[in-house]
Amino acid sequence: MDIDGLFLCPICKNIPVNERETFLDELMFKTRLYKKGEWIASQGDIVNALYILLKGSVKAEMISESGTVLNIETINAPNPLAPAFLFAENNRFPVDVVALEDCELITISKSSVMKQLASNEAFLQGYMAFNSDRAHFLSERLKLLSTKTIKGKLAQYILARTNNMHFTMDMTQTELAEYFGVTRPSLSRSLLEMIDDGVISLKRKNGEILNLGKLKKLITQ
Amino acid sequence: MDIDGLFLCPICKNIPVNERETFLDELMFKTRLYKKGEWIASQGDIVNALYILLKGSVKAEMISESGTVLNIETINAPNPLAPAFLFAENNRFPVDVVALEDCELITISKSSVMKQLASNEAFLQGYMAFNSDRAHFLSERLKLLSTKTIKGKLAQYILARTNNMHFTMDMTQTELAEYFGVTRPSLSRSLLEMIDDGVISLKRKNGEILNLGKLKKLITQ
DNA sequence: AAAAAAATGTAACATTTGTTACACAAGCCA
DNA sequence: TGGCTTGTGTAACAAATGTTACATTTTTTT
Repeated sequence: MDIDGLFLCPICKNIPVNERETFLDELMFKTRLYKKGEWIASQGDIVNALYILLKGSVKAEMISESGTVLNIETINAPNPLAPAFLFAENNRFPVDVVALEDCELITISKSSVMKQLASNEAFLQGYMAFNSDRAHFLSERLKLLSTKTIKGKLAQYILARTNNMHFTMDMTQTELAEYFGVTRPSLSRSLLEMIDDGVISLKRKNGEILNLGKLKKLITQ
Repeated sequence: MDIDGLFLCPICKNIPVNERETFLDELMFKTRLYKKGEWIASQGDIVNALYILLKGSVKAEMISESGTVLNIETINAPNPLAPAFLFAENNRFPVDVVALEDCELITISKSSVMKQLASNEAFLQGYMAFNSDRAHFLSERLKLLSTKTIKGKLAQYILARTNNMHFTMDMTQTELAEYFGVTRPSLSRSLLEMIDDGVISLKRKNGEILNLGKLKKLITQ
């Protein structure tokens, strides 16, 4: 088990090298392995420790009985899982967490986390920044989902990936449809209409914005 | 200006009474008044201080040029505004903040917040818990918005307010429509269809669940 | 290179939601 | 009480998206 990987995690990476041994000595933690496909946590599970993924990748999703899956995000090692929920009034996982490949996980008890937050400034700063970025991510996701039309979502997605009127699609249409929470044929139709309307052009994964004004208008409907 | 109101704010309320004078002495802060309707912050503004609302109430919303408003939430005093974004990599307000009535606001510099987090355990605990609850709120909101049908959203809304098969509508249909990000006539139609289908009954604000199975099915479509 | 798998394009039709406009009811205020 | 404002019900029609099924292209595997 490669504990040193812990210091590659965003929360811990700014802890000075000379403090790391002391940090580890004082830490109350356990490690565990998960096989690909295994469920690490279920929606509703109580969070009573800080979970940090040392190796592998997991998928956070909300799944419905009818089979509709909303893929919230994929988390790769080394990263913490839901660190914000450790301190919440209602401290339960908001999503299901499933191992996408074989994983190594470290769990640190809440009291141990509290102690380190108070005594180690780099850890505190790292923890706060991570939670902040997480809230930011959720807020962006909210913005995307609250954009009602598929073309609006596409416009936001494209603009967030544009440099100098050029953008690259970093997901397949199938993945994108799941990310947006819409069906794949509907996404395909909307995308092609945007190309037909001369708003963008697209060759494989590489696109150009042809009419920025029209594209921006799509966001606000 | 009623600085003592600060200790009613969730972040600060657990600071022991005997520590409060010292806490205030060490704090770098400013206060300011806002008139009803005045904009306190705009989407994109840089957050370089902790904002705590001492008096009044504000509205956080995303607004589009076409006039569609998605009401994210209403914040009443005494509460902090977007405390998570103070430490974010991209430390900008994700929403517009508008005063709903005359407001009193206190701003505490980031460095001062850092110092107190490290030295005052009650403040640290309060700050973490607040951010956690906030992330939880966002997650719940995400869940609601990712539910595609209006009936599904209504089902979630109702189930979250149900005790012993009875629930109370705590918003008007007009408010609820804005909260869901749908139009008012569509919401009305969906609600009436649920009543016609014998899923729920509703007299004024008071409702009964008549068919729990059907109601739950609406969430997963 | 051939075969298999995954991704994408497409079409007809169903369903849901939005749009607009108006009537009526309920609550509030003078 | 009467008038005003706000909230709700309703309807006809438009627009967007979902559903289903299949063809075609692209990518991956063998």
